[in-house]
Amino acid sequence: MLTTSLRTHRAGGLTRADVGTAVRLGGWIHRRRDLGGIVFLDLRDIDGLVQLSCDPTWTPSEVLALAAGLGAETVVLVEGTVAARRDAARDGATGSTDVEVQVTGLRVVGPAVTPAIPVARREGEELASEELRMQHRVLDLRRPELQANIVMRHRLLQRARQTLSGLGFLEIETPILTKPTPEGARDFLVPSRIYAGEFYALPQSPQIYKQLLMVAGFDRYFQIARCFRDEDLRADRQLEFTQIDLEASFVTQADILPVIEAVLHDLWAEAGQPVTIPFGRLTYREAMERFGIDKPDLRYGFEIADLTARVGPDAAPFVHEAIAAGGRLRGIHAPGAASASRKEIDAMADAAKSAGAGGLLWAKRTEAGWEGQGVKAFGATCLEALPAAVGDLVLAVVGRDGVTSPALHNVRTALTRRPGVEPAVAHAFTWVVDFPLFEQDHATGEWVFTHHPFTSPHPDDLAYVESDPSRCRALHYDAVYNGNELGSGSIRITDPALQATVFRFLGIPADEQRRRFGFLLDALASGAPPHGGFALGFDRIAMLLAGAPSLRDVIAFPKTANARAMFEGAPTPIAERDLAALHLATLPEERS
RNA sequence: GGGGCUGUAGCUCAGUUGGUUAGAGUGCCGCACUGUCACUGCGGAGGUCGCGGGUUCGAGCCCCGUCAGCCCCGCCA
Repeated sequence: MLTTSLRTHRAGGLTRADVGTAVRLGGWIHRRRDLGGIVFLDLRDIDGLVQLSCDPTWTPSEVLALAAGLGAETVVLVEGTVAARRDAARDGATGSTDVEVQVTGLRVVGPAVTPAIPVARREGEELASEELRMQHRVLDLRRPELQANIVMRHRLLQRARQTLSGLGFLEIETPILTKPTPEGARDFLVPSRIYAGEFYALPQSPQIYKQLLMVAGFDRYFQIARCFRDEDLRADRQLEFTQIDLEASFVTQADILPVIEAVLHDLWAEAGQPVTIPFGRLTYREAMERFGIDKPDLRYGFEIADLTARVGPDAAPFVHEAIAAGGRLRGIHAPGAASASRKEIDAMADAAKSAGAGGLLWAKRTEAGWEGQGVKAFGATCLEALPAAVGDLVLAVVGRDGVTSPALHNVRTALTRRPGVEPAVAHAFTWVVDFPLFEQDHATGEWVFTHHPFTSPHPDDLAYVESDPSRCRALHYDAVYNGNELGSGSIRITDPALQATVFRFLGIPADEQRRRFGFLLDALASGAPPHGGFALGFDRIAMLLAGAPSLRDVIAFPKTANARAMFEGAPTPIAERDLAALHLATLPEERS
């Protein structure tokens, strides 16, 4: 009677409106409750759960016997009639709380061994360890939470496509097998079978291709682009990841930002979290000055202030020395934070030191006056000049900006995480603009590009590219949300001479420029429209909107922190003859 | 490349100062139960204490190494 032809309903989608209708359902046994004479089964599919009720009144005895023996995760095909429940479900996990299916027919179409990790959990039951969940990824993906994340990811992707297509952007695919670019991150390399000793690279981003598309005349491009970087992983970083990548011609920064705002607005709306646009803006310099970082979390206050001008002669000698050496005394005034324990403050001091600070100065304003380790260091002149109330805490670091900024960022982050500290708003978007074009490598002192070498210098700073690189701003902009960088973009260099100048400044000689980027330079010389674009880190956005702690929760088959695919088992050694076919068999054994 | 945390039954965990036969909950198997929904009750099976070495009369526990997972630094234009 029951066949394996497509089911005609989804278990979790049944409602009171379906009462009385005959249905055929397919799904997984989520839980079984056996009461002897009758058997209840929760049937699960991607829409949720519905209770199957097997009762001798309507269920043939052989079907009842079969139902009584079913184990979790067995796939069954069910026929029955939708009926109102005698009592509404008390289990909130059940999707259809007020209807059940009275089973008349049942067939096992996918027997299942006892699951290695539980899919159906009892209330309050812990998840299996992540290691096991990664090993048994298919079972883990059956969890309603993960299914919801993957469904949301789909909706976000479709919404992004809809929004950009509606704005006139064309979705164009670019190659996965590309030319290695030794810049930036480490490339994944793919050996060529046909050309011994030659390699393709997987794209770190479609950056150059999308610029070529602009030169080719495609005005407005976007792509949901898979990108690959052979670097160490983090909770928010995978080897391969997805960007919403776009580029447009005859535009300025003022044209690009509203497009990204529209996309982000729609993505947040799709996730049921309406946000207002346009976003505010900070210059890079402001962000570093007020928050110590280029991706500030603007949900909170605790801004950094420059206390240098308040330092009086009674401050400690080391403070004066640090200022005389070109440093500044910068600090955070935290209202009401004098309640912080010594342990908490020590943890903040450790956070500051881990960023390179020599120490953290702190003072609490009490009824009796200023107290704390930093009172002498600040000096009374400085402290009395602060507009602090009783119960406030002042934390400060003295030194060069390169030290005080990251240190105070860490301190600020610790302050925002104190119990009882609530964000002023739920969604704090901001643009950060006017990034520096170059920065100095900490170790070598060499100038390197802050983002990528195709970013246009700010037109007002063109003269400084070679004469005073630290002063040269870029037409580069980041989208920041609650302290997370969602993506970045820039107006690109379209003058091949300027592009060559930038390459030369970065120490890439002319012949190497030709070898590596000749195809780009030639394209720019063949009639290039002014263009610029943006790339949004889609996985991270999906993670944030799903409220997930890790990218692994919004990617169907992610890699572990050690870059392994635990479920399918990759990477894996390959046979000698396969290596030989790729001209790799004679390479030395050792790999570092 | 570096630092930290974790690893005991299918799963989640406890395991005292190094000391008898390594426990609990849940899942699994069996029996009972005609409206459960974290069902309930009774019974049962289930262990390479990640792996290797060492110390010791004796190691789940101490030491060394190693593997795996997670977090962080470096790295990630």
